[in-house]
Formats: sequence, structure tokens, C-alpha cells
Amino acid sequence: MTVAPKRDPLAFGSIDEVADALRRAGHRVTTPTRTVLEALFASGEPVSAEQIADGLDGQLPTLELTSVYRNLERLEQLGVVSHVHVTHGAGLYALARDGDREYLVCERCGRLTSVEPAELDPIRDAISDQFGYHVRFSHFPLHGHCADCAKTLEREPS
Amino acid sequence: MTVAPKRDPLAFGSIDEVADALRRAGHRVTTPTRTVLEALFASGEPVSAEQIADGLDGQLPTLELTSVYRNLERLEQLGVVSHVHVTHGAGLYALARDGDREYLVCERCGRLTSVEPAELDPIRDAISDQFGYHVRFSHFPLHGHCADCAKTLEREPS
DNA sequence: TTTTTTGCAAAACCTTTGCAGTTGG
DNA sequence: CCAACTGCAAAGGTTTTGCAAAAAA
Repeated sequence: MTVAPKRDPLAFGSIDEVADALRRAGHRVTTPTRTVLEALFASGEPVSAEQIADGLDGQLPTLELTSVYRNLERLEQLGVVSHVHVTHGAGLYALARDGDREYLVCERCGRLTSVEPAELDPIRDAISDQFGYHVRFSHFPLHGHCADCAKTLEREPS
Repeated sequence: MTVAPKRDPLAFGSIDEVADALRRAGHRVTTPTRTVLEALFASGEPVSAEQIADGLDGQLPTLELTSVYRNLERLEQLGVVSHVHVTHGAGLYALARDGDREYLVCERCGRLTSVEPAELDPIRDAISDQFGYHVRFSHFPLHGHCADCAKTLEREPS
């Protein structure tokens, strides 16, 4: 029911910069911590805790899932990481560097489209004017059908 | 990854009408089936499977949680029921009668605001024009901060 | 009577927690 | 050295599944 706090996200350009920030905040930087960060820096798109624990399919050392969750939690508190909920299924984690990314999700094919937050500003404003809500699409993205699936569904309904 | 099919939702104005539709579709109408429907007809807002199993706090007979889920699934396939995901936590179920209701959710206080689908048409259209996505807010609602919480957070950030 | 549904138990899935032992600073 | 973290096991919350017994049509 609460929203992740934010630091200056542009400050974290490398694993070592994050490591310094962690230590400054009284945390310790362990091997699992570094591996989680390597996974996040290596992966272009949001990944599940399980994918990280699996070393992104063997590219990195495997980790205890518990330890992945605990590291992600710490990193999220620091403002380095954020997670997003895509349909049902596990949450997906990504670096929060360039500000919160916002997403569109296709409920039919699973496609995840990342958009610049600014592109959604007019929509946020319209909702704010109409309902008073300040919405964001970074934690619970917009869900629907992508253009391809919408076209398919016109032909073959249901 | 699929979206619930739709029948004419206005056809279901009473438990008996739903019961007839169930039987026409080859299903059977049991005591748990009727109690689930009573709960849905009685409750003004979306409720969790557990609330239904608890008889809406004693107003109705209690049910096996398993049976509630199985009945909700059948009813959802029939187009009588739909469920919505509100922040983390259990899904909430409601009658789908007047078409899919769409929602705004406050991630801070949990408030669930139901809106007329037509009110969101301009927003849907804007997103469709800009990204090609056909979004809906009935399954995964808009999440953010309600006016009150937004005001509070301006004063006391974090 | 036949087929669906129930009831109960168990499992699946994602995430969190407890605790003794290890390790970073 | 000591607080923080790991590893492993266990539990928590939500939803699904298996199967014998009960009940609807």
C-alpha cells in the first residue's frame, strides 16, 4: 500500500557506485549482492527473482532465491531497483536508473512495452483532472491487448 | 494471458436467471453455487473468494474455499462474474452485469473507485492512438494515489 | 443412473521469516 | 570483533489439483 521511495536514480551507473551507496547506508556488499546487480545491469528487460537466482540461464552464478529477494528488497529501498507486476505471475525487477520506466502489457501474448514516462503525461493529466487520482504505470502497468493481438481478436473473437 | 469471454451481461438479473444459464451450458446448480451467487448479488463491491467462503462475515452460510474458487471460475467463463486485481493481495470478484466495471485504486489507502467505462473512453482512445494498445481497466485497474493521499504526500513526502 | 460437483487433503506458486553459522567492514 | 548477510528450512497467502463420496439432472 506504500510506494517506493526515490533517490537520484542517475547516480547509479555501475555496480561499484551502487556498492558505495549500499555501504554508505550501512549495508554490506556480498557476493550475492554483486551477482544480483550484475544480473540487473546485464539484462535489458525486467526479470523475475527466479531468473536472477538461476544466473540468467547460466550466464552468472546461481543464487539462493531467498537471498535474491532480500537483496532486491534492499536495493528497492535504496531506490536502485523497482519492480513491476505483469499480469498474473511473478514480479519483475529492473534497475530504476533513468527514473521509473512505465509499461504497457498485452494480456494475450505477454508482450511488455516500455515507454518514456513523459509520453504518458497527457494521460496522467487527463486522469488527474477527471478523477483526482495521480496514477503511475511503473508498478502496475497498463494492461490490454497489443495492436497485433487486437487485430487477431477482431478476426477470431473470444 | 487470455481475456474472459463475454455474453450479454444484462441477461443476468437474478440468481435464477444465472442458474438457468448454467444449466443450459451443461453445468449443475448446487447449494454452494447458489450461495456464491447470493454473496455476489448481496455485496455492493468486489469481494475476495475468502470473504465469500466466510459467508460475508456470517450473513450467509460458509463454504469451502475450493468450492468458491471453482464456482467463480465457472461463472467467470459464463460471463456472469469478473475479477479484478487490486494492489498485492487476493483477487476481488463481482457480478459483471452492467458490463465490465473499471476501477481506480489508491496504492496508499486501498481505496477502490469504480467508474463508468464510458468515462475512460477518451483515455483508452488516446492510448490506442499513441501506442496501438487496446487497454482496459477492469482486470488490472489504474493504480496510483487518490486525491486525499496525494495531498497528504505533498505535505509529508515518502 | 450418469456425470458433475463437492469436501478434504495436498500441492503449486510466489514471497517472507527464523535462526544458526558465515562474512564483510 | 560484531553487526549484517547467507543458506537452508519452514511457513504464509493465494490459487489449483486429485480423488473418493455426494448430489443434481
